[in-house]
Amino acid sequence: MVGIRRLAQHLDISIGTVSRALNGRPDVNAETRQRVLEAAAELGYAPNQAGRSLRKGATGVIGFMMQTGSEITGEGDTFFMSVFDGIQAVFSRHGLDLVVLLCSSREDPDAYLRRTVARGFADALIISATRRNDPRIDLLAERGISFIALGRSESDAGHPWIDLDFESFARIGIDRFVAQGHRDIAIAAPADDANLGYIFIEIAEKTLAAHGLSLPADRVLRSPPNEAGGYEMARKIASMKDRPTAILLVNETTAIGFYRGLSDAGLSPGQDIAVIGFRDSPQAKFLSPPLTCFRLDLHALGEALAEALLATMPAYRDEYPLGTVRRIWPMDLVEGSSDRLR
Amino acid sequence: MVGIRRLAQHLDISIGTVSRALNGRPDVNAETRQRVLEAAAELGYAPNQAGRSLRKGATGVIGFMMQTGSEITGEGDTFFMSVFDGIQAVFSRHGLDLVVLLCSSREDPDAYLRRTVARGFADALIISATRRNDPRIDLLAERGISFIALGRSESDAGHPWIDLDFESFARIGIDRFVAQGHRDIAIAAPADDANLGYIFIEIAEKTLAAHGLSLPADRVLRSPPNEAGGYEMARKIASMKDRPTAILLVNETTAIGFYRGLSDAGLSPGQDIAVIGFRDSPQAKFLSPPLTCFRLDLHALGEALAEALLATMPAYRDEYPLGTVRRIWPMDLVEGSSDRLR
DNA sequence: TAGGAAATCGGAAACGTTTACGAAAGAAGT
DNA sequence: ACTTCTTTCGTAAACGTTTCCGATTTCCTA
Repeated sequence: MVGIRRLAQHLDISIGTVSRALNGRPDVNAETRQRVLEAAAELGYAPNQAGRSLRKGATGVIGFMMQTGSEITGEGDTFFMSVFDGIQAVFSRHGLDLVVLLCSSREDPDAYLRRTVARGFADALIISATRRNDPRIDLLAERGISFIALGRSESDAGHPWIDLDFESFARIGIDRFVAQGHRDIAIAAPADDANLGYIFIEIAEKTLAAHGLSLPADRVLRSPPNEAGGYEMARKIASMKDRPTAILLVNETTAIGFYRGLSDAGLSPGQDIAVIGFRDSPQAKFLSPPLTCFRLDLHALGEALAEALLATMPAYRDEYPLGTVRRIWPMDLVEGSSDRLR
Repeated sequence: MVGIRRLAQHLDISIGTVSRALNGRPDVNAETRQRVLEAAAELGYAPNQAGRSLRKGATGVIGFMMQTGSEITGEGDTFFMSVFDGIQAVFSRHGLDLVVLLCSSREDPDAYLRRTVARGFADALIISATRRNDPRIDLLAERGISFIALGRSESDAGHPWIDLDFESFARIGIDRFVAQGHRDIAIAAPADDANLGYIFIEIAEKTLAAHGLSLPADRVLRSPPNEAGGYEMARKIASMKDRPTAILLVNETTAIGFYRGLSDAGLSPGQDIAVIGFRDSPQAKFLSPPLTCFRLDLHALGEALAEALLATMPAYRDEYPLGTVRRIWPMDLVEGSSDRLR
């Protein structure tokens, strides 16, 4: 491995000058800089990460924490990849790299984060799948690490977050159902400990109440946020004596299983029960009848996350002079035919 | 941030002794070690990653390289997460961490790898989505970086790799078709530059030839490895004058779109055309009629990858005294009804 | 021509850790 | 009592980089 020392002695100048030349410092002769750059390319020099970050106290790496097994599995494949792509579009302009920090399903997420933070592996973090009370938020705030959460939480450290617009989801969905005469509306939320499930139930309850409707306990279904969960829910609904006439599904991949579960029970979405789903995921696009659901710009969401995170990092504060971002990310209705009974 | 220096002066011993105590070196008094461990826990000390890896020349991090937008999108959500989980099960026993290195869809993968390797970010790498000729393999071999490839390649650096058993896939699939009297069999492979597509076509051709059948160019369909690609293929087949009577789909998510495309064209899988798909992904489980496809143990695949990688790392050579692994990963048939015409 | 400002560079310290080496002290053997 | 071995620990160098500081040279101005 060729280091800055070898590069310097190859050029017969000091390592200090080489470093300044490579880092674009002003106090170096233009011709010298040119020579350094050429020699660096020729010898295949690249600065050693450990040495650099030891000296600078920063790594140039931003971590996105996920748990293996849970998240991508639940929320659907393209969701996070689209977000990642948006994040990178912003970070790459600043020479920052995004890596995914994988917490094993066998390790406690809080312990994993503590370990990772203490090692100084990343300069800043993005956490997702926020829980109702999320110790990760307190930990990060306490240690003074820059971070942003994808998802709201009861834990409040004055930190930035962006969450999806479940209010609009519930309001638009329920309004449509009510407008078509539905009075017995069910909702389905994930059964994990993510905050998403809890707040969606609360929002749906409020929205129904505004229409003079209630949300009995047996109209709140919870399942793992995947296809199998949707299937089970459909079977459960099909076996009810008095079925709800409409249902709002907050997980994106559950819709696939839900359709199949209904079909296996001899029922059809859009015929025996009105259905509105969450996201127009690639899989959902191929459901029949077309699922009424919501579209959201995940690439832009990633960009917004990245920019809001940069705004909290001291090194970039002059470029992103915003305050602490707390933002609800909008989504648009995609009309299918699953929500109007024939 | 509390470093080893503060910890040492708090205990009034030298930093050398602290380091040895923490790293389990034998030449430190048992009582002293106990005191160090307690003080470290109390003060919340964790070794600085940069300092440690600068000195040791190793980071304790293994990178899995992916490209945003392409891979998880194409191959289906749970595929990689299951593999990751298996990898971690092995790595965590050795104190190694797995991170996903995300190469932006706007950056050249080879350039990204060169950059990442030169920085010394990870001790070893796992690459996937290998291309027919993959400069990454030559680069890694040349630099002497330990790595393993998920997927075979024409580029051969005597490196370890594990690939899926497309031979069995083609043989079993085509045997079943032929046994049912099919003579006009089509195959579908991904249209990206991954090696997978090329080798699958070759294998299918050979297998068909063994039955005295040929594989005309118009029976080789290529599409993006996602739902939309499957949909397009189905529409294309439906519009053919002389349709193939059976098709083998090598991408897992294409089956979803393929079913829908057939249906939109008034055709049915397992009725108008026999279909065998690739993997029993969670989404595929909810197709109707049930897709005949293959099951593979992805968790075990991840474990095998991790162990084969460790065997190439000098630091672990005594624990994993294997040779260079070149392995075909088996898969089992899952009988559905999509492959037998009614 | 003297003086100061500007440009350019070398020297050296510092980041936090690990580890080779040697020193001190006590135990054990002769 | 002298040597030798063992245990335990402190000292210091080293990993590769960045950056502060000062030295040297060049350039401009009065």
